[in-house]
Amino acid sequence: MLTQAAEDYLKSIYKLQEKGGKVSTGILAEFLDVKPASATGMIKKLKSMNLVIHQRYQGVTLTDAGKAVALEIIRHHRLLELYLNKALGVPWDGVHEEAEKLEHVISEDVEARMDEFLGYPTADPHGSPIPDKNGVVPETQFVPMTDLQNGQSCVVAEVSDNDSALLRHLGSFNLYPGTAFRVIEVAPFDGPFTIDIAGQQAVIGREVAKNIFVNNVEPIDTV
Amino acid sequence: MLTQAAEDYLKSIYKLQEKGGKVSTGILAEFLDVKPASATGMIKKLKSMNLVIHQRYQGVTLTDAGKAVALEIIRHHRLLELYLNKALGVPWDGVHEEAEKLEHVISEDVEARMDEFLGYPTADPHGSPIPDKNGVVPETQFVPMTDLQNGQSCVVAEVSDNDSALLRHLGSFNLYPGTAFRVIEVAPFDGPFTIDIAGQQAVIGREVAKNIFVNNVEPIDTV
DNA sequence: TATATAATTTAGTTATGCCTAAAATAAATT
DNA sequence: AATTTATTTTAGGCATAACTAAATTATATA
Repeated sequence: MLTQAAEDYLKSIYKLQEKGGKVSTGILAEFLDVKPASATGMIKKLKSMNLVIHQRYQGVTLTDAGKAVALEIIRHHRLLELYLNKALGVPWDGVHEEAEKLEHVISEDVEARMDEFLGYPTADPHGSPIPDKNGVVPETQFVPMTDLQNGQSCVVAEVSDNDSALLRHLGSFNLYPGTAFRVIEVAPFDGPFTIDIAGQQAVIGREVAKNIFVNNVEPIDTV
Repeated sequence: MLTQAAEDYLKSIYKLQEKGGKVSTGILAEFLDVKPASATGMIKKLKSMNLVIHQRYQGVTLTDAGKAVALEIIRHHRLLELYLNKALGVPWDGVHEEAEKLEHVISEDVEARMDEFLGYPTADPHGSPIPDKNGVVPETQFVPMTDLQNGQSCVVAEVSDNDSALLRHLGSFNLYPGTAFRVIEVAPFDGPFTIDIAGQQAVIGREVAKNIFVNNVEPIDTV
């Protein structure tokens, strides 16, 4: 049986290697808010369990076994987020924190029952894909909102789930996954986005926009 | 914040002091399957947090604060058992084990939402009373099945929840809380009970009967 | 290529938490 | 009063997981 800390390391390595292959000790340590030496220590432990591949000074990657564990935890987390929201009405800015504790504790049986209750969903309340029980992650091709230009319309696909204040802010504009909006203006010099959401205007700063990913992007004017 | 072990000690002290006032170190250690010295150590820690009252060689009792913690954990446990059973269909012989892990982890918010979903229930799937959010335990006056005599009819009120094999056995006779039955015969010399459950006969041994508590007991013949 | 800088690892330390065996002490029993 | 039983203290073990400081290795720069 793995400790909670070990599971968190595996989950983090998975997320980091998604965007950049091998994960350096420093990046991993920063992500987990520990010192690099601490990360080295856990990497050694995970390596001894054949959950990661590691060569000194060359970064870590997950083995198939390590990846399976990581995806299992991520699946727990995202199913829990959706379940808490749909079945118990926990608001979307609160599910992350709750799931963070529960993900390490629920049984495979409860996981399967939540999955069935939810109708075998493929995305959590923030739009993140839910791996299936075999660890297969639904394909997604989302575009960063910061890539949008004047006049383009699109649909919110995914938002970062780790900052509940940000989520409340987005909720106040109805910017949930599935919500359509159109870019009215992108202010120059990396300025904010003015957008139209079902007739309501909203101004979204760069830093906020970086946490929003969209799909179904359609140009309105040819730029 | 309390550790899981500390919470388990408080829960155990509560349960033991229900039937016998002060709890001796030895009884507590045996209940938790640790050595007496370990129990002494944890008692000292709990005492330093003003959660228990303890005089050397005289046993422990909970303070009001300690009792509040114990009841909170017990409330979590029993609400979870009922929730897992009703909302997710987890069979009654599996809910205890699952709740044992979750009880230490769920938030007050989730507790309240489960409570509301379940309609503010007063008993878990095994018939154990669920303390309300203020720590008030519903009154129960259950009779041990071993007190029954020939011809008496009654209704199952509560069964021990810590042995899932036993629960499956009881389930095979439909002996759930709420199920009525009548004693056909009590074999002499502390022998087994033959009972009638909705027309079906079943033989229940002494050791099993010790784990069953009933109410609505009505004599059929005057013995 | 030499040197400076950055990243990583090693080694040793600290802290927590919970456990145990053995010895000492207190209480109960004969 | 002596003995048995129960409890507590003492001293120490083990696991986890973090940290600092120093040494090592890799990479960038002059």
